[in-house]
Amino acid sequence: MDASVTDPEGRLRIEEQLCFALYSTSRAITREYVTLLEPLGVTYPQYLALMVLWRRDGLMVQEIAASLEIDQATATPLVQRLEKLGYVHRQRSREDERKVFVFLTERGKGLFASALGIPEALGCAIGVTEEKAARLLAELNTIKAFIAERKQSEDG
Amino acid sequence: MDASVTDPEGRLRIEEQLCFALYSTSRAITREYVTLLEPLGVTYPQYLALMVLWRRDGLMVQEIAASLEIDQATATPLVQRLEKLGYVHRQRSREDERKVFVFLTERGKGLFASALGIPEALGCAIGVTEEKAARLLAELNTIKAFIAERKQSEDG
DNA sequence: CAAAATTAGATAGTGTACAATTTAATAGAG
DNA sequence: CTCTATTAAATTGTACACTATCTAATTTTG
Repeated sequence: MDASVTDPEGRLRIEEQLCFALYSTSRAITREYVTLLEPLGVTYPQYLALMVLWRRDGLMVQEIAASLEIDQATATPLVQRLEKLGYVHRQRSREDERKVFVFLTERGKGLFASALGIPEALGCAIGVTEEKAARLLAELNTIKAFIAERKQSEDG
Repeated sequence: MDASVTDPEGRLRIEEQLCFALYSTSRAITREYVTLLEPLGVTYPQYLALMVLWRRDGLMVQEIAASLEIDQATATPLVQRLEKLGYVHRQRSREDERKVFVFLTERGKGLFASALGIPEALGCAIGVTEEKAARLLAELNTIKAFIAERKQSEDG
């Protein structure tokens, strides 16, 4: 019953793995967003969807999913919750009734003003300067691009 | 019904935000793990829990949660699933019956050998050299430490 | 020692995530 | 024009993740 050790040399240390750092940091930041997004009454993924719609309204659910890099099966209920909150409304296309366009309501557009301060507030909350953020952003995008390219060459 | 634009200057661009890069990269990597973890039959968070137990067996649920930086209410069902898979068993402490110790089964210990190759395989899958990984790891840990410190000073 | 506070784990409810399946509509091939 | 393949969305099922709440056990305090 005593604590035996399968990995005495510590060949698999959770705290030394980049993936775990990414995974746990991402969640830590999402927790920081909770406070900042309270005034808007939305979650972090919902905030991301709004950000995309503020830039271009009337997107299909599929386009929102692609922008957020989430599955369409995740985007559908996410958009439905935004609709229930009164921030968007969904409108099925008349030309192609499979398509559902998502439009911001006036309330949804009105949230933009309150959201403008969030990036800076979050920068403070996580202690990252703009310069450092830009560098990290570039490195992460390199990783994502590598994964995407690799997937492409596997499929093709 | 036409696409009006609330954010014409692009003051909130999802693709320029570090947080989104972290969030989406983390998920992209978790997707890469699916293939690598298939032989073990576990998910990424379950693999993290195993990694912690291989280093030190007989941990409390709370200690596993702390190591994974997840909530205890998330750790309970995660450990229960590992138990259902036959990789761990739970044993309530006799001295303090609130505590539940989690022990690896022989099968759970046996997975270690198959797991040893995973970090390198994942390094290849995401195209990150060890040197770059170490640098990124340090930067992410700095962010986490900043958030934790800030939380401490708020509470205290 | 008894009441209050704390701690450990479990449970309920909401919201992602994603694979797999279903349904509906469109486009293409014969 | 019909059959087939493809596409878009919804649905189903499993697994996190976290807040809030609950129960039980222990520790602290008066």
